[in-house]
Amino acid sequence: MGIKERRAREKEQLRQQILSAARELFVNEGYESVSMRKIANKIEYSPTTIYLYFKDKVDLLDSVCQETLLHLLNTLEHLKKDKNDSVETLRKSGRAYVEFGLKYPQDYKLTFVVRPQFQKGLGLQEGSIGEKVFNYLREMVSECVRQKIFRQVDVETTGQVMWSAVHGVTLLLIDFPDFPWTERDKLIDTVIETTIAGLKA
Amino acid sequence: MGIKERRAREKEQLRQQILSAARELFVNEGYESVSMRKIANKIEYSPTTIYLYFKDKVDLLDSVCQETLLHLLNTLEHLKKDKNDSVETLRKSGRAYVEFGLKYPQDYKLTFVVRPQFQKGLGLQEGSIGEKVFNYLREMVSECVRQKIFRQVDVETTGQVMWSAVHGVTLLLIDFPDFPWTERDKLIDTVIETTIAGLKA
DNA sequence: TTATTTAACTTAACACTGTTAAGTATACTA
DNA sequence: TAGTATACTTAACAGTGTTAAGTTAAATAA
Repeated sequence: MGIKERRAREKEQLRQQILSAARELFVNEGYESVSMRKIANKIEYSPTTIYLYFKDKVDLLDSVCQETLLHLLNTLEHLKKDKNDSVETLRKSGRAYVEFGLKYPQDYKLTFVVRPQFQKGLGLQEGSIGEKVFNYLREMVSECVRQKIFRQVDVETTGQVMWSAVHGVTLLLIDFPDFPWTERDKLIDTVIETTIAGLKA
Repeated sequence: MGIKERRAREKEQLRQQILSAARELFVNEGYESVSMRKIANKIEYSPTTIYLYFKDKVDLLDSVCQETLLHLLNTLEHLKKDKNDSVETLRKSGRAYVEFGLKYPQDYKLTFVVRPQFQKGLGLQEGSIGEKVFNYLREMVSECVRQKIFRQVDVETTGQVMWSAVHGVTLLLIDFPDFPWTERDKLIDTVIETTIAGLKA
């Protein structure tokens, strides 16, 4: 009964082909500028074939973003953590988050800016990968609170403050590349350092 | 020679009519979902008339955003400032910024998220209103630095850190309304307070 | 082996999009 | 009164997301 499995494997392969064609086009030309026909051309199938694998264009965007979130989550989880210095670990995590956004700016925007516009409200539901990304950040923060390094006791709020800071600086740097920013690394470090110092104080 | 002036006035009136029809539709239905024909229908002119007043759809978006920035700038500049307490003034400014974003979430996103996607790089050039908004923030920060309340000497970086914080929390609250946020006012206050405390430390 | 069902994919079409070139009608100028 | 400039419209182009119907090839059943 290997035939069915081969067929399933082939189906999964085409799904992946569509997905990576879509990602490449979305990233290079922008979600709105990419048509289903363009994606279809790239993979050399008719446009309607895509609808056999994805409900519609938004579903395609959604799947691309899921991959991005997984990639981000993996990047964060593979960080070398310093058990004895929870603040240093948080610092590294914040840096890694921003750097991920700047390394894949269009993927980051697709996930955290474009998608929310089309999937109102959805995106960070319970059990979702997006939620896991935040959970990671919260755990890093939580350890600092547990060790009584941070004054603030409310872990939720503290995590959300940290997220605001890194999300904010990431998006500003991506969206306004011509603004006379301070040197990048300095700005990012200052944002993270300021937030951490503020939480200690 | 009052005829020419009347005609100019009428032209300006129609321009404003187009602009406010566009804003209303953009805000309620999203930039992408609004067609030139929809706008034209609303003002009861043919679609092509719009092109006599605006170069294209992006130009229309641009003009809508200019108005938003002016509105934001006015809001900030009309704040009651406490000459003797520059930190309190900065606090109020940060709060006002976020509250503006949450009061007009779609206008804020149009200006700070959608527009940069279509006007790559442009948006904060010298002399622009966007630049003036940041200049305002910087001045508030600058006063704190001048009075040696903030440790950090670099006014540019300090201003950008503040902007990152307020921009970040504003966008997160708008884009992920279903996320289990801490109570709104508390989160906003904590973001601003943390940033200020971090800059003092 | 042959007939039938199922799966994968395509063709053609619908109602819509931003934008432009050409046309019209009105108001102003000479 | 004739000519010109201004304001606006009509018609069209090439493209959009999406669906219903049609086709072809492979798997199953007789």
